[in-house]
Amino acid sequence: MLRWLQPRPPTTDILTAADPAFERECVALFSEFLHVLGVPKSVGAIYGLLFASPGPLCFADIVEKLGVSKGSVSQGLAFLRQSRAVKTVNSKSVDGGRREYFEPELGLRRLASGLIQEKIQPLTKETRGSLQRLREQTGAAQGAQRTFQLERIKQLETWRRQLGRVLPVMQILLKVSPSAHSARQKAMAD
Amino acid sequence: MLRWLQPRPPTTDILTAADPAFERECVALFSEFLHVLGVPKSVGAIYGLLFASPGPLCFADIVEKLGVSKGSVSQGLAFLRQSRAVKTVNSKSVDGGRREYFEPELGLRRLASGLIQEKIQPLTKETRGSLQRLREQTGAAQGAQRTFQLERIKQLETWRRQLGRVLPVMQILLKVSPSAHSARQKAMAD
DNA sequence: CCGCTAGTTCAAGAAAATTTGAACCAATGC
DNA sequence: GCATTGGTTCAAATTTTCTTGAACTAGCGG
Repeated sequence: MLRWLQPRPPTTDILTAADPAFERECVALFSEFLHVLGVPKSVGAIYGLLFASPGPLCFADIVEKLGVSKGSVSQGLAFLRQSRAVKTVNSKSVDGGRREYFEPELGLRRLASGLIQEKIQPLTKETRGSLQRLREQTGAAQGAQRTFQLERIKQLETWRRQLGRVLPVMQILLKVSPSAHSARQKAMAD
Repeated sequence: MLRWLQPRPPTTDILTAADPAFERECVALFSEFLHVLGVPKSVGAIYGLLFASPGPLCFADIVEKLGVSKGSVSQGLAFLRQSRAVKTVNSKSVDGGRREYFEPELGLRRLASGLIQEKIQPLTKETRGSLQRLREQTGAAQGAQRTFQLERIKQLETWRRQLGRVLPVMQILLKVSPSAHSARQKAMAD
């Protein structure tokens, strides 16, 4: 059935004989970790696999090593790409063909900002609408009730302001740490 | 069947005639918001209901107003209590009896720290084990492979350090702001 | 135009999380 | 003790979310 798992180009060059045990541990670690953050396990598994690999992997590699369906890998990679947790490597540089190769993003700052955007952004949008509706509703109330409702709406706005203040600071704090020696070509242009 | 929804003590005193529209909006807002953070919707609904209420509510009030089962309310309140998102009010002060009354915690700092502890704590525990196992695994590898794996493990440790640095700062930033001149900063658009 | 590889889409099935409700416990009052 | 209220527990039902796989699009030769 899986008629097209092309035996993965023999680039045993950079890809120094993958270590299955190391792969399994990384896959498990990221699956669980990201799952807690609300990301599907298979997505975490893909990231973990890439993290465990000394060289970039292609679509078929991932399908084979994780033993999940093409569909899942496709969707998982789409998510990871969108949230900038993986980078695509120029295909030409790895094999001559046209398939894409993937590498994990290792900068915590970029990872976090990508995930935050995926999760927080839609949330903020949703919230804005709710606040608007709340304000309109309040028009109908009167007296002590109205006072109370306005108070609560004010509270919501305070929270929003506070969150708006915190998120940017987080981004700064997560900037690649001053451990200079490990910061090789892993530049931090963001 | 629901033979025991005691008609809620007639404390129409503080509880200035609840506004169903306001309640609905708040319930919807918090359900959705907390859901994104990985908290069950019914839990968000309970918090939202309390947030919308001018006075504390008891178990039976919540069951009635939300129209969910006793079981859910019990579990939801357990979660909210544990993460310190609701406070229990001295029963005696509301009615003479022995039922508990609940109020929402409004300080963002406490809310956030509670939720973080619920989510991050188990995660850190899990992670520690994985890191340990990874390190052991690595003992078996050699040469370039070993070098690579040690590098990755170092990366994981860096991340852990960075996260450990960020979380406390977040707590501080979320400290309840004096609100005095906060009204000025209304320009938070995004 | 045909055949083949690389990858996406999406309805339907599988798995995981949440909700329910009945059984249960604990405190109070008679 | 026994009945009643306030609340918890947990297995089973339900809902939501994730995964699968077959059908499909697209690039590249020939």
